[in-house]
Amino acid sequence: MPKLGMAPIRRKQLIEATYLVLHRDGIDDLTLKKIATEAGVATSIITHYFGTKEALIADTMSDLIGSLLREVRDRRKLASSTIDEIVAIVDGNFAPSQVSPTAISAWLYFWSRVPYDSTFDRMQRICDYQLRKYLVHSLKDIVAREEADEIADTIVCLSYGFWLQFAHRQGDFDVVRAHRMALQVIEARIQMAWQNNLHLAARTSLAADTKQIAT
Amino acid sequence: MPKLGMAPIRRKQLIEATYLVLHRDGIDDLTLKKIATEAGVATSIITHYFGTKEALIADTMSDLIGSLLREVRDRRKLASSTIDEIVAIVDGNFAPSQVSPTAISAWLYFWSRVPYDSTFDRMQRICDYQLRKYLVHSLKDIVAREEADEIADTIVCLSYGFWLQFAHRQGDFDVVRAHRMALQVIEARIQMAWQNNLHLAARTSLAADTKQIAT
Amino acid sequence: MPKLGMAPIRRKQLIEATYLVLHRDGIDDLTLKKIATEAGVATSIITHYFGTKEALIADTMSDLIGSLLREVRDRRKLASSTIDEIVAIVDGNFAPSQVSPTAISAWLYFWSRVPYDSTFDRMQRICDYQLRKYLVHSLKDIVAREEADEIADTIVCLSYGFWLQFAHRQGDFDVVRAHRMALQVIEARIQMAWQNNLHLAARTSLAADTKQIAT
Amino acid sequence: MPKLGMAPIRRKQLIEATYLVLHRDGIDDLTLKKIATEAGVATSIITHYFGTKEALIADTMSDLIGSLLREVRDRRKLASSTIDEIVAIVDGNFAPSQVSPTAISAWLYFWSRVPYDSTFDRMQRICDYQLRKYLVHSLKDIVAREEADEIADTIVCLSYGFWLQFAHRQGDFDVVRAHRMALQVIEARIQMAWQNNLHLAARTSLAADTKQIAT
DNA sequence: CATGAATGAGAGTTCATTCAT
DNA sequence: GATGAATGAACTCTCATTCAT
Repeated sequence: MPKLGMAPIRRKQLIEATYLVLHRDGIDDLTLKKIATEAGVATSIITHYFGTKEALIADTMSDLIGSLLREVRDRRKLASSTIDEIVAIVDGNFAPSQVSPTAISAWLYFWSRVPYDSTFDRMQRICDYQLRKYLVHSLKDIVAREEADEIADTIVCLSYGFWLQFAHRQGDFDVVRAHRMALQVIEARIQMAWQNNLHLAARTSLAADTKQIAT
Repeated sequence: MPKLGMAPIRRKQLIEATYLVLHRDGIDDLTLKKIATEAGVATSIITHYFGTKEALIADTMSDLIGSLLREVRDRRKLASSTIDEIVAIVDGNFAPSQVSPTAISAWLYFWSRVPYDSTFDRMQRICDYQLRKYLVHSLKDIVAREEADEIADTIVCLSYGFWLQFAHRQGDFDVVRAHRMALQVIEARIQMAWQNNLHLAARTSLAADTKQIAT
Repeated sequence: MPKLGMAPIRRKQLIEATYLVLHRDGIDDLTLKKIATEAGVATSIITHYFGTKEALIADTMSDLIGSLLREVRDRRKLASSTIDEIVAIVDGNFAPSQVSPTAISAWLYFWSRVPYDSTFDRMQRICDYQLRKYLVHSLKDIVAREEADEIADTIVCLSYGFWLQFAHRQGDFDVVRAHRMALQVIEARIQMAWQNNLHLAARTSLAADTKQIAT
Repeated sequence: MPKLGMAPIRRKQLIEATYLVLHRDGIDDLTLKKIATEAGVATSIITHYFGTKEALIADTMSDLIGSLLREVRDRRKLASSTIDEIVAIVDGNFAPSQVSPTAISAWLYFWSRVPYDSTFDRMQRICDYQLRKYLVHSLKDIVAREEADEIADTIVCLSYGFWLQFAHRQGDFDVVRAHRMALQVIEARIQMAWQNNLHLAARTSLAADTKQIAT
């Protein structure tokens, strides 16, 4: 069956198998044999298309992060107001593709290796940077710059915390509730910023928008 | 020359070595040989005192979680008000023993295995349950029961998120700032709860206390 | 678009690539993939034209030995005296095609496998036999038959020794000096043979010729 | 059966097994499994005592070269004249421990890897240097310095050539004859040196000694 | 004629564990 | 109590070869 142009097909297939085995068997039972069996091919196919196990995993993680950033970017494009933009980012973080059990297991694996793998570290920095950039871009229209930074950090970390919790509680975890809780924190923090900073003008003009957050 | 009562000494010594190797060499280079070398003993000593590698790691994680709960419990005992109690819990989460690089690496390892190891899962449930119990116990004096649950969950998840971030950014991570940001979220969420729920009585009597949070 | 008569072109091309990879990467990194890459073709081309890796290597070695015997034969034809013939053989052994780094690496590989590969063993016997036959043919006009045999063996072995040395010292090896040293040994041995055997007739008539050797 | 102090025993045992497998199965069938089986132990024992396959082979080769130099050194100590010293070196090169089929196979392996393995290259340099040093030390009492160098090189290379021939022809190779032929070359070359250089004083006084060479 | 796809056998190496001392 | 000896299972990766296109 050697048809031409199998490379992209096999690569995708093997990345999917990696997600699956990672989720099913756990973090330190991720062997090439299992992945190959899952994909229905010989172990050496992996070497053939990826060179090393590391490369396959790196590509899988790259796929994961690319998917998150795409979810966020796509939603952001559709936003029609500053608040909508912020909500879009949070929505992206809670998109089905990111809170599926399989994706969450991959995130768990990814995070656990960031400090010991420079490739992962770089990916994580890029992801963090992108999310924060988007958030600060929107937040700085509503609150003071320093507040914007802190709120952005808070949102990013809160998302990570929810994901971690989801990874641990899986079926018992209520994604919708978590989503709502995240938005409430944002709303609360923005309001606090206003009270502290007396950004009266912004407060007046954006008061209506803010109400949208919890919906 | 058999020494009496070596067991507790050796066990502690090996657990400490486990923390160290885990932090230094990363999650999948945690070999018994390295741990033994680090502790200055023969590999078979580990089997002798712990039986299996799994048991040693489980004991290390148990030590980690015990240490967190102790930090929280100790601080809580000194609290003189409801708000103080909440702050005490957050303070416990950010105690030096929990945000040391070594401890953070252990947490990372622990989290990554929770879904695949029933012992770890049980430990994680206990830890989560304890923290939430403490938080809800205090929060329910200030806000409605459902709000208390949600705020407790928010605080726990936010802590996890900060830890994760700390694990990834290590030296670049500002623990003091994170600590402050966590308290601000709590303050903001409590105030929002008040506004939404018109718990006027509580609002009036506890208004002063709330001010303490950010200090 | 099938081209006619590609076989000899491809075969030569692949044999040259084999020499190159053998020299560059060493004896146990001689893989078909490397050879194919070096030749700029797909790996399966090798199987197509040679059947097996062994066959390719055997053909390469055959090429090597054929080249040595050709060098010797060509020079021998031009010789105008008995001594010239002997010198011609030694000259052939030190011909540029035989003492190039690439060729020397191939010889090294070849020798190391002679005892374990019957094809190589046969080739080596033929090569040895040919060189000795040529030498004895000339020597027996100057010295007694037993002496001729021994001197022929000495010359052959000394050449091998010099090649081996060249293979090991490469750039530091002085080919011209080695060449001269080989001729001196021959001259010395022939003189000794005369002294021992009192071949007075030969001694007288060939004395002048002998002087040529060292030039 | 884990007794203390097994290390030197096992190491020797594994080196011997390496010699054997190398000789029996040839140069590129030298697998750890075979060596371990030959030695009657598990494969992992090799890793346990040597770390890597490379280290085991390097130690084997070190043993080989050490043995040659010891043979030469021991014989040299017993020499009572300059000529005896030279003969002692040649005798060492043809000692049973060096011209046994097993040792010859090891030499063949060793030589074939010298250009691609810096450890082997270093060993080869040391061995060469030592042999030449001994030879020149003795030769310079009989002939001019430049002649001494050239004759030493000739002897070393001739020995290598004979060994190579022995490796290829094994049972058909007459070691005693080769030994004699080597000594004849030395005698012939020394006499030639005298004739060329008119070292009359030395010639007279050492003439008797020289006669010993061929015995 | 030429190729990429695919494989399976086997390589070296790692490692948790058992056991006699 | 403590150790070094020893093992076997499992890992990743390499590579010559076959085959459909």
